[in-house]
Amino acid sequence: MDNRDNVQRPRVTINDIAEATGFAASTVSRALSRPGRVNAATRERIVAVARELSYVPNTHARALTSGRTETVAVLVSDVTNPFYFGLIRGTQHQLKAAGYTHLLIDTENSGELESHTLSKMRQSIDGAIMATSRLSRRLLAELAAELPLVAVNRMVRGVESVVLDSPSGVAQAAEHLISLGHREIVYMSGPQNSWANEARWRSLVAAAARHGLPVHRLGPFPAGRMSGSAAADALINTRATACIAFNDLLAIGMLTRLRERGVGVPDEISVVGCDDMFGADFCYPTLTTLAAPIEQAGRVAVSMLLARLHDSAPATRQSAVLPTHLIVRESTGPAPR
Amino acid sequence: MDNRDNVQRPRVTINDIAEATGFAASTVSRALSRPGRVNAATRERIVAVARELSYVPNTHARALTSGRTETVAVLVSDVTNPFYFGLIRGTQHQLKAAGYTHLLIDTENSGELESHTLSKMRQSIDGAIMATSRLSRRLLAELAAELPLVAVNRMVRGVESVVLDSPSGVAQAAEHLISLGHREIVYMSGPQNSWANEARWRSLVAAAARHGLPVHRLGPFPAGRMSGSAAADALINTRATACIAFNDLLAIGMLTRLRERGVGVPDEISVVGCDDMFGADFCYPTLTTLAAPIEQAGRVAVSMLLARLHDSAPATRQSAVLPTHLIVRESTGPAPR
DNA sequence: TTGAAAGCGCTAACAA
DNA sequence: TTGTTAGCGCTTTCAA
Repeated sequence: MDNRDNVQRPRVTINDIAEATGFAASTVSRALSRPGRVNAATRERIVAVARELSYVPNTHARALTSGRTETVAVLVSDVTNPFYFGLIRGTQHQLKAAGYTHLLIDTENSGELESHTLSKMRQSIDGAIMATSRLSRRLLAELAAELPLVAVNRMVRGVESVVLDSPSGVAQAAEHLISLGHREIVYMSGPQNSWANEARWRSLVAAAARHGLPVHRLGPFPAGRMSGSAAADALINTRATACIAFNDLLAIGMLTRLRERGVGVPDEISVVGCDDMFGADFCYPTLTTLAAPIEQAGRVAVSMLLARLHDSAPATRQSAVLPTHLIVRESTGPAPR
Repeated sequence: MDNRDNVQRPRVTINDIAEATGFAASTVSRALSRPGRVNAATRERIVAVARELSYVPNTHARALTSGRTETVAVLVSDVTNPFYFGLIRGTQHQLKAAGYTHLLIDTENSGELESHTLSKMRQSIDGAIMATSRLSRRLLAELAAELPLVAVNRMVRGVESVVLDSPSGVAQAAEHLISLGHREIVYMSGPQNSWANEARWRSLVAAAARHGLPVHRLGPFPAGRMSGSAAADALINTRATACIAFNDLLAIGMLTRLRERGVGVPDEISVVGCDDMFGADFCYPTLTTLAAPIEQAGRVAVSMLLARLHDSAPATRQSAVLPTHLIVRESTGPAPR
């Protein structure tokens, strides 16, 4: 007995179509999933009947025999972090266009959950796109050896990846601040295990060095708006007139705190964020930030992954680097004299 | 030949465990998925060996025979709408706690996509939670008859649902504005086919009527920050000193435009939003808004759905109503004289 | 180009 | 309590 009150209509299978058309089930299967290997007329007939009976292929049966699921997992550390908006949209569109199912997974900032989920899901997905992985280099490479994987915002040897050209972006931000007369620039550091954080810091050091300026870093601060208070307080305690924050979330948190403490932005301190996430254009003051084509990154990652899944050629292990650019808004201004 | 270079380790199946323990495959199956119906010692042995071989059950094979997938779909009209953050978190946690997989689906504001996706997914999910459905009453009820379904933020007869008590919340907002001396309050309407929009409008009318005040509505405006400009311009054109916007997205868009046009908030116009979404506390000025326990709504929805899936009793077709409350921030103030 | 038949990994009768 | 057996719906050899 079915314990739900839902109408469980008898599902249409290829056998029903086989019966209705007089062809064998195997022919129906071929006609539906491998149209090239069947007589055109036969295929048309079968497809027509399939539609008529509103046949829906059983993905489980298909996956069981073929191993393919037409599903790609997209792992992000926190679905509700606006930074991922663009990535989610990009992967979503590109996957849908290719007829794939988008399985969005929230790894809750845990590297362990990443690999655990992925191995549990192994048979349910054809591949995965991993954003901002918290995994160690070694573990990530191991994972990539077990299933088709593309990393976003993380570069590891042996793993295909799409990264944003933070170095050039951070350099732009530094030039911008320097051109405004700032001489003491501080980097508000994000989580220590963040690859992007290290990349940003290093390029800031390099950019400042080119101008003969020293830079310091404060933190690390957990990536989140909450950390903004501590970050702002720490910053006020220095002689710096400008800072570049690991990301917009942190920067916005700082703006709130600076306002609370009566420190004028940009009159006393200039703040630059990273990511141009949702909210950067309506916080107060609006945030100068480093924008990256994250939606495009999602699309590129999907393309790379699908190429990998479809091509007979071995993966090329390449990585794509996408350009970033600075968006100047109200939170930066001339250095106070 | 495998065309990927990934190591396809031979997957461990229950047959391997059967062989290793000497039990029949069916016993292994029972021990693993129905522990009560097997000798304790047997179970222990089997579980131990399963772990040793790092066995992972094949979800497709399981779904194929049993029809159960331990997966629940959560449909939202737009994953990147901050309003859903709490809902996503709530459902995520509750589902994970119950050992279910969370399949997050973006329906891109299309009712058609909702039902289409759901019927395609029918065999891949045990049930669904549908937020803010765009479907007609009839279609939603039909869908609910076909699979276990809980609607959030939408009330339809014959469909279990979790809704937020907007009426009481909007009344609070109205009282707040009236107590500040506002006499001309306008409702900035959201999409016409939105159930919540109608509910909010009706309760505002009722609340105002209790004070003998008339209210007008402007719009409808598409729910999005972009619509804020048109909404703000329309509002300025009236004699209203206060407005309640369909949601925070719209309200924040309005704030931006009002600032552009040099209209003081709250000095000249007070603005109230709905939802207390991400950003409402850092926009400028910070937004007075109606907060709803949306995360709790997600948890409750999952509980209702799981009860439905597990219990032998027929669904009770009940609906839960969660309280809302007003959060007063900077965007509301005394009416100008 | 098409059909027959085997079997993917698991669950669920039924029997013992 | 456990084993035997028969599929779930599909894909994929292998033959015709």
